[in-house]
Amino acid sequence: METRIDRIKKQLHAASYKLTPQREATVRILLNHEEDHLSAEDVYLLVKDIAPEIGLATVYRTLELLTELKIVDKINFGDGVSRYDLRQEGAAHFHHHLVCIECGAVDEIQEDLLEDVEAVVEKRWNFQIKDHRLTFHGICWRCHDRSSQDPSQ
Amino acid sequence: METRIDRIKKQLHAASYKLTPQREATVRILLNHEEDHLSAEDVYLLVKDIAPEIGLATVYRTLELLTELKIVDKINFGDGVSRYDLRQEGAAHFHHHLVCIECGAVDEIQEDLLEDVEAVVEKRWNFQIKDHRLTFHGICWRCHDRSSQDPSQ
DNA sequence: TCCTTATTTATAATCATTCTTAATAAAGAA
DNA sequence: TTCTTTATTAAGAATGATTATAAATAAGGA
Repeated sequence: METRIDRIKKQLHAASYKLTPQREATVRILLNHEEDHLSAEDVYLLVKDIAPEIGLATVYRTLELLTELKIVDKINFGDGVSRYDLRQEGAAHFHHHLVCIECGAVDEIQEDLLEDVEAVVEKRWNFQIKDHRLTFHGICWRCHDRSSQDPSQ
Repeated sequence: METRIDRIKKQLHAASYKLTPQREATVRILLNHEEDHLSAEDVYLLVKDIAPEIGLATVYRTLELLTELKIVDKINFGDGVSRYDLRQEGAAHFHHHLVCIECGAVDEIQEDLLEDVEAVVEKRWNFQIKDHRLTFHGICWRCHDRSSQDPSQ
């Protein structure tokens, strides 16, 4: 049976790149940490466990390559660090994020939600949308529950 | 008559900050370059024309202060540089952006457009939204016109 | 096998941003 | 006014993320 790794290998080959052991190790880490929004440094430290000889620059290069091929999404939450998410297979767009300004947690919204808005934008601004990035900042349900239980807040 | 600068001065005083000459010069540059999405370096170079003795660190500090007070919005389009926009007076949210992947132009959408989406998110994810950031990436009307007129594309 | 090209490692370099320290300016008290 | 305190600034050093460089290695094709 064809695995996700196999399909990524094909995508790389189609663009005449190889799935080297370092690249495969990096992809495996991303597969094991979906929804975790890892930074390059995070990925590097995790990859070192399964491929200790890898260099940080290689991780950066691999993440950049995967971003170009739209296998991963490079996101930025405003702290000077880029974060990397595997894009859902077949998804044409970035997914959305909920960033909690209390605890810093980042949750994901996989549903599109923007179809209607995009139709308006394409028509009214005559802009042909290829992708989008949408992040909400606010209070997550966990913090909300905590503060409603704790009268000191 | 009360000017925008006067109102910003009041906002600063209300938070016990002063509108120093350096800060005022920085604000004036932002007022003269609305919709331009200037980087800190851009602002610095422009401010130097009207206040040559200013330092880059002061510009950074001022932009950070104005961001905290929600007088300017700090935005990031994924090119390792933060950009700064004066927020429209009275606006509670970031405005949206259209980034052209052909020519790099950035246009603004001042309308909210997200009210319906936010209602869904607040309810379904039990997330109390305080702000949002929405950017569309695609082909702007200028590039679209260009390529339809130019058969070589 | 040789030859060519892609990739990696290790380290140096770069670039945006923040920090540090001493100097300066402003504001309030006496 | 003068003294005192605090806020702010300039200049440059430091930091931290990311990218470039150069030499070494690996892979693939002829």
